[in-house]
Amino acid sequence: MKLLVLDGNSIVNRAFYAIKALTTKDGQFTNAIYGFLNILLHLEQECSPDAVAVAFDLKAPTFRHKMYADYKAGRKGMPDELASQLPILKELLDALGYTVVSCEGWEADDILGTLSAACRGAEDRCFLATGDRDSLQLIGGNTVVLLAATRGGQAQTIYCDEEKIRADYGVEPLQLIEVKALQGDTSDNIPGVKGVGEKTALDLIRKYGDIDYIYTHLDELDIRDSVRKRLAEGKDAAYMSRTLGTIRTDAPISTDLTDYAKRRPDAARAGRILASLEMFKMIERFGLNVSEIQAPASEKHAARRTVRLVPADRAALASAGRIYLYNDGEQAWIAAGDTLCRAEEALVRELLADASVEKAVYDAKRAYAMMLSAGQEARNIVFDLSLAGYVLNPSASDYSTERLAAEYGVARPDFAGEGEADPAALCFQEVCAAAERLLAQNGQRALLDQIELPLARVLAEMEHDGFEVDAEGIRTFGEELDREIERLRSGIYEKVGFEFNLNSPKQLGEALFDKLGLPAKKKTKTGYSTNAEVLEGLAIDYPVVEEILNYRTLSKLKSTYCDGLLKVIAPDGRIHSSFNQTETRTGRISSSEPNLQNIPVRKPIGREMRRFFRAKEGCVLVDADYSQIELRVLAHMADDKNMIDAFNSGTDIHTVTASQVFNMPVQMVTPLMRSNAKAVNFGIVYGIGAFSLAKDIGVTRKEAAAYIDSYLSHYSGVRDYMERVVARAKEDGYVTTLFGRRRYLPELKASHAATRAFGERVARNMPIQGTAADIIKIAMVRVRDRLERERMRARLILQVHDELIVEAPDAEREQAEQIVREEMERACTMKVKLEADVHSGKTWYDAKE
DNA sequence: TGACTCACG
DNA sequence: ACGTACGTGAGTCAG
Repeated sequence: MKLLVLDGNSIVNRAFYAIKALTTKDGQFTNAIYGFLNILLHLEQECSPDAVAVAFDLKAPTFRHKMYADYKAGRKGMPDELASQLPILKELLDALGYTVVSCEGWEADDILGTLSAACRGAEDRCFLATGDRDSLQLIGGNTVVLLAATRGGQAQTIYCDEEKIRADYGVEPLQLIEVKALQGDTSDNIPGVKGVGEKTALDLIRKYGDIDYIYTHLDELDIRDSVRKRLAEGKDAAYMSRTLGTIRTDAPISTDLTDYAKRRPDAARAGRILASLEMFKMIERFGLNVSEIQAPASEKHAARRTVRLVPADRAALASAGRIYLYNDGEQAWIAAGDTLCRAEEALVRELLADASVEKAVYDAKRAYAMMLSAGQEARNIVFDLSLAGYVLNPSASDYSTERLAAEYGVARPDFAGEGEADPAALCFQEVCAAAERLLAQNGQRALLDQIELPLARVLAEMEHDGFEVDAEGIRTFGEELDREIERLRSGIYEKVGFEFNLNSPKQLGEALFDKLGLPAKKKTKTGYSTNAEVLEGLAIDYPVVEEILNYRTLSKLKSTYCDGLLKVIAPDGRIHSSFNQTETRTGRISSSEPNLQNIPVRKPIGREMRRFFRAKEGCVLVDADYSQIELRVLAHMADDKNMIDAFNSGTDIHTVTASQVFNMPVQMVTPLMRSNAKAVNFGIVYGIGAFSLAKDIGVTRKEAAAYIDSYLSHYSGVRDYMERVVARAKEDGYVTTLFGRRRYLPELKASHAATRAFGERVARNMPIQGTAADIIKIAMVRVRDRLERERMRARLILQVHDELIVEAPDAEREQAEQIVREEMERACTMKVKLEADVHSGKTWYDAKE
């Protein structure tokens, strides 16, 4: 029989400390459980055992465990975040069919020892999995140890048998007890012999075998007298240490290996626990049958449904009222009532084009895109499960139907028919129904129906239309950059005195701080920090650093923007970025492949890039950006009279803020004061701390604190609001935007103060950033619809968070400018007006200001 | 793959 | 004593 025995406490500790942060959206820590399960799966794969026992200490922290060193020293107990996971883990392991073993008064180690000794049959093999090197003494006979180790952040198991011990230590496994008797182990409270360390202890045992021999022949041993003296003085300690360090093999537990044979999992129970831990992938990885799991949860929905597989019938589907269209990328499935059918693309297109048929789909943007590329138009899409999942919780990383089904506790219906149905397709309809119930419960229907779903079409069109670029111009610019980069590079090498890889922060750090001896300021985990902030601090005293900064700027431009963009220009001469609608936790959209939301603008040389983004022949670009949308949203949400008045006065908000913070009339505000006030305004939106503000504007922390204080006493509505929003978040577990978008904040329940502080900053920031995101999404839909209504050829082609870009025929320029401005400003009526600055030009460069 | 750096709002 | 502003995506190095 092959037996795998895990030292539960040791492994769970490793997992807990190896995985930084993982919680459910309610704040229950799950990192240790998750890590444990990963290790368990990994171990099972490695040794395919017939029986598995997981040993736990009954009353946690006893003296032998290294990880509990803190506890023992009386500093602190096992962190609550870990303790709270143990009962859940044990329950889960039991449900998964593993035997959990504990024994009053005995340690997990002793259980390992006892079970190891129980493997004495010729066919028996015993694998001990632990992170603790103590267990190495148990190796031998049928037993090997799989030592959990962390190498460079990666979990690893090291296979340890007798040969490995001989090779590593030069002694037999059992002799490790003798070594420890001499050496001791501070973290385990094993004293050992004072003055004898690992090296001496190993040497002695290699030569003399055990402490009995050493002490019976102490006077004859060929050792230094100092060592002899220490040994003599430590004799009692050595014998006591040997006792303490010997793992026992006689714990009163069953030694009948068949008692540990793997049992069939209780899929319902295990699945429920895993789902409550939001570990949906684990359900699959443990081979649990999803429909079995959810059967009990779905009892309230009466009898289970049976779905029949039927041939696709256009007429029947068209009269079904609403159809559920699930497309996994290769195969399309259509569910209606209790039927499911496979569908060809032609039928899918026909149904999507049919305005009389209501469609619930998985990914509306993809449906719209598919139709656009076929020269058709999708109509009457009324629901999108991926968007629903995102609206319900934007912090998830996966919105697959399978995962949502598990999260919402949806049962998979029975299936009748030949062959197999895609499980996701089979339960798609029920998952949509569950999501709709949750949306209604949360008051989020409008957010989905009126913002996200209409936006999906707009994004599909933006992706389809793309943005024309001047490839030749980019190439030429890239070549110029290259020449300058080479010039800088050789200049830098010459001044530094040797060559190295300038692109490697590691090599650059070593060159500057080790070899040249520049004063290092900041360190990162892996070495010196060489970021722009650090380098700027050095540039004044060391001119070569200025050149390195220039080199950085130019090589970023060349590789990310010139080379990067040239790679993604489509045959139509345009760049078709992806706009991701379920990516950010605040409700913003993101852009990728390429990211068109971070094209340079702040530095003049980078801004040149924007000359290559141009309107097509006969068109112009209309660029409109919201003025201070986030601060306006804040003024509204906080209902801060002063800030509302400041906006309505028409004076520049940062100048007004400066006059408030520094207590003087606006006429006396200097540019520096304005710029500092601007930084405070930003800081407020981000959740502010005096330290960061001080760093940002180069004043002392105390001064920064005074600015913030002055700010909040003048904008007292903002102060009250910020306090309210955090208190409310702690109560509800989430924050919301004006339009009901939510973000759950499990961080607020963390015991780690820094994590909690982060949660509080997010609580202050997300409603602002998220509301601004909601507003521009509304504006996008309105702009797009108005352009269509007015039968214009102008098209929305890009969004950059608070900025919209429309490509319009020259003749439509003025009308387009007016439409974009009006629709952006009317997107939301608040206590302060929304204002958009609108410009146009042939290129993006010219259209901005 | 993770860390670092840097581009944007 | 620590760690230090919100939200993204991409290129590069190094293990």
